[in-house]
Amino acid sequence: METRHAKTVQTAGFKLTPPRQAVLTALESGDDHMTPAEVLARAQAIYPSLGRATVYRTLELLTNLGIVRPIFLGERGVCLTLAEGGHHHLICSDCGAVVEFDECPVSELEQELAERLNFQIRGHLLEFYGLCAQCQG
Amino acid sequence: METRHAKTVQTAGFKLTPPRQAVLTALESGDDHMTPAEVLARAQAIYPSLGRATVYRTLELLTNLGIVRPIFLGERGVCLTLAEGGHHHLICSDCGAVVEFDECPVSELEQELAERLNFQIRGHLLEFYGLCAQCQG
DNA sequence: CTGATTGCAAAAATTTTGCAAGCCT
DNA sequence: AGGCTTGCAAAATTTTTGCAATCAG
Repeated sequence: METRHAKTVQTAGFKLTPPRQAVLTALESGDDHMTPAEVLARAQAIYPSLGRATVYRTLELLTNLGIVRPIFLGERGVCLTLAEGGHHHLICSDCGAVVEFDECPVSELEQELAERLNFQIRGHLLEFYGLCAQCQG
Repeated sequence: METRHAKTVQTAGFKLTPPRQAVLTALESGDDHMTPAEVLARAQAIYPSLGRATVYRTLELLTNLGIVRPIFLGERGVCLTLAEGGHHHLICSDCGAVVEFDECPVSELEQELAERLNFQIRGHLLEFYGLCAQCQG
């Protein structure tokens, strides 16, 4: 029943199948940073016969459609996140802690780059790396 | 001969061995976005007997020391980049093209976050996702 | 000297592929 | 009906681990 992104899949000419819906729902209901394995687990809770390979294939499809985006999140390795909008992390190089924040000074730059380079921008990721309070000194 | 980062390794109490120097040199001389396999190849050119496992172990060490940083770069998968400073990419969701840009409006935010959350920030990554000129439509 | 570090080879984990069967439109 | 999709199992990759030998400090 996920209208937003499901629509995008269909509009692009792909079939909206139960396995794909399950993956979409899993992504939309999760915490926004799921490893492929977590997506599989979550999606299997919705559609039990779902296979690993289908998850990878669907994630690739969704990535190409710009719905989802793989990022590398400290300690957890490759994770998937919804591509739309912004994602802001502060990551500790030492312990791998991830803190999210809201401020984001990039909208002007986004617009400028979009025009200058003729890119249609859909989302962004801003990450700072360093040492958290505990890991300093 | 690599003074900067080599020093950091030693200061942190780790031995500065030829394999580690080779990996560091490989990273410093590359194009700033190398997969582990590329790092291995480049470092082996410097120190032929270097083993795969040592590269992974060294990359982990350098990551924990905040010298290097793994990121996920469209199409190429996990890549390593020097953590210091900023990295700015515009990535096409469809074809995976990566364009770099220089403008960066985050220094103020960086300072503010550093103070507010007591983080010692060393570098950042700013990526925009979207469709490049060729892939639109 | 001596413990940290390495390379090798094997083990794990992750991701991709081939294909017949099944499902969506 | 027809072709895109799927799940399974196997292959290919990628990353991690165990250990004896070696090396940096």
